[in-house]
Amino acid sequence: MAKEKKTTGQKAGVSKKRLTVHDVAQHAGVSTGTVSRVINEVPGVGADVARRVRAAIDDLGWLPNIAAQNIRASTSRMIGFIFSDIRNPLYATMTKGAEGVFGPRGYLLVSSSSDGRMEREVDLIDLFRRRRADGLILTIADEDNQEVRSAIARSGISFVMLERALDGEATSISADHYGGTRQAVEHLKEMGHRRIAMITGGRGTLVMRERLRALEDAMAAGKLDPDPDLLRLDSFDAEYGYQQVQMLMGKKDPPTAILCLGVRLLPGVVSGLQNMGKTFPGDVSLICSNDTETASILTPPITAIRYDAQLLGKMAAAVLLEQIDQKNSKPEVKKFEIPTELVLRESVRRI
Amino acid sequence: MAKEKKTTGQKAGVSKKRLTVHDVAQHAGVSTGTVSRVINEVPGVGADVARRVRAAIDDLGWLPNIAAQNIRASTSRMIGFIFSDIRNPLYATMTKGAEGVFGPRGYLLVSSSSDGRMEREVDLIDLFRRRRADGLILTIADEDNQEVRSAIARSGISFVMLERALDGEATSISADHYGGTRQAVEHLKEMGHRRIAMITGGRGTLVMRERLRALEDAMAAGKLDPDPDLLRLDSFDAEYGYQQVQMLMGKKDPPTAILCLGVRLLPGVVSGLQNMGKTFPGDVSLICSNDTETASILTPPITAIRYDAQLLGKMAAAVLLEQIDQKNSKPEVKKFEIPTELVLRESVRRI
DNA sequence: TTGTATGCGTTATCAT
DNA sequence: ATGATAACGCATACAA
Repeated sequence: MAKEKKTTGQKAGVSKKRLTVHDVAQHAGVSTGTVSRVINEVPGVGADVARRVRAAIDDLGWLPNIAAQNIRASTSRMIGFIFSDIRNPLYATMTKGAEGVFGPRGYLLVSSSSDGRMEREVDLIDLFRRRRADGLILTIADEDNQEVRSAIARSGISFVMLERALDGEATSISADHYGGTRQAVEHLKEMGHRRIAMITGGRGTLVMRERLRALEDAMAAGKLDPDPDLLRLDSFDAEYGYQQVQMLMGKKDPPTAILCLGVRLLPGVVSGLQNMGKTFPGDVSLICSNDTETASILTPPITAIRYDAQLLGKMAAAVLLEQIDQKNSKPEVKKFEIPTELVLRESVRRI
Repeated sequence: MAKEKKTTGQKAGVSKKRLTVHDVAQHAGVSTGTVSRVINEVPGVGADVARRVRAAIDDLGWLPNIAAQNIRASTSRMIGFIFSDIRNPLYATMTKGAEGVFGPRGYLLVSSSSDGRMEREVDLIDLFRRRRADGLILTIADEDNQEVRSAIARSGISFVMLERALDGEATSISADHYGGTRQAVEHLKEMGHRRIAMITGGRGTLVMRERLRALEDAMAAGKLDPDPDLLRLDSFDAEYGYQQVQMLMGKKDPPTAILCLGVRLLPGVVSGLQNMGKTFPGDVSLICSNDTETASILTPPITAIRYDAQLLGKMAAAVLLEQIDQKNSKPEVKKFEIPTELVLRESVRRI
């Protein structure tokens, strides 16, 4: 059967046909191997031949098909970054930081939101496995979830945990939440506070564990007995902050200070306070984390635990890349921590 | 010549070797073609054979290599989304919306920040071309930049413009900024304002053109003569808002109302005002866009032009997908607009 | 119904 | 220094 090319009847010149090395080779009058050598700067190509090839490339406007390169190199030069929600400025900022180190090194960063749902995390990890991602940055919802952990394990992909930890099993990068929280509580104690509430989320994560440990240690150090009812640890949502702050302030023995730990929590807490006609620091002192523009322009501006989320992203990327480079040798488990800082503003008063 | 397989001498059982269809086929005792048919659900495969294959797949934990699939199908199932900065909640929200429609359809969304630099936009477009992206969502800095436009053209990739337009040359999706701005200005006029300033950025974009046109039309309709010195149109940065609002309020004839159009602008404008001891709406009325949680919890809360950024992302994705599906037929140019809404709060006073 | 062989766009090995 | 050719992992036209 005569094979007829189904031509689209286009004029000569620019055609819609995808171009390949072959087209370039033909145009330059060389072999495909030579074209490949030129673009990969393999030494030992004649100067004028190289010139001809480059001219042909410019002429046709060809760019090598990365998918084809990858299938040969059995790499994808792609990194997956999984977190709960890109709308959280913390993750957006980390993404930005990571992008800055991956891009120049030829890696494509793919960020994706799991909405904190572990089944979705598993799907995403599997997706990245099918796409043969070279590495993963993981900020998962629950470090102990077995489905997620086995998805990670079976993926066989190099990974680092960001703001999360897998015990001694994986390299992790995080802010010093223990130090940050501890410093905040010490500050509150110095200002005379005894009843300190904490609103936050992230059960099953390093971040919550460290924050809680810091609070407990600080209370113990001051010989204050902690009131478990002042701990509201179930969500990072604004709505949760809105509800819980009102429940806390509605108690017969309300807290005199609240740690509001989570970016999206703050608007909720503030409007909850507004809604019940409570003011800060008049009725209650407030410290939030992370520091945001919102925290700084509220009236009054809010004392905040600050850390550099962009640096976190950069470090995660750099560490992961290093790990990928040494994929053959043992996956040395390390732990990185960046410092936090207490930004004093006007939302804490001495009592 | 005897071909010797270079075996790595590993123990049986789990090896680090990447697995392929061949491994699965061998394990199931069938051919590679059959395995392929099973996973692609090609009809006409014996029920028990299919079962055997599936068992083998589960057994080995194999997932088809998407890169290899793509190189055959000459598709990547990847979409690029280019905008200025993922830290802008507007883009984060659009990304979230788009992700929601691409994911279920098997497309991978890759968002990337250009920092508003056109050379970077060109690089990103070329990058997506090398990666053989199937589609592009573009929110570029300047619609008229020739380098960017020719990068788009030579890419040959299907694309839509989001919050941007290319005259009649490309499909665009955007909010009704004319309507939104017009409504805001009419509201200010009703409240007795005559001197209305506008702080915003985005020269060379649909968004600024529409906002400016709305302001001019509204002023003309009210027989008010516009003061060009009340127009501060050079940046979306918080810092710019901080400076310009102080310059405006420092004039001998300051505006009585300011349109602050740009999410990051608002914190700058508010702290600029705070810095010079001016209050709103006492000293000046304020309307911002887009609506954010920040706008709603400031004291007093700020009247805002609101539109659904997530919907914008969803629509861009849906429209682009449709366009990709019909890539053969003509790239019909359409224009989509979603409504805006004026959220009345307490930052505008009658004068 | 299933197997075999070829091609997708590269790169690398082996000739020349 | 350059060309021919075999992989890479998969899907499909064709053969059986």
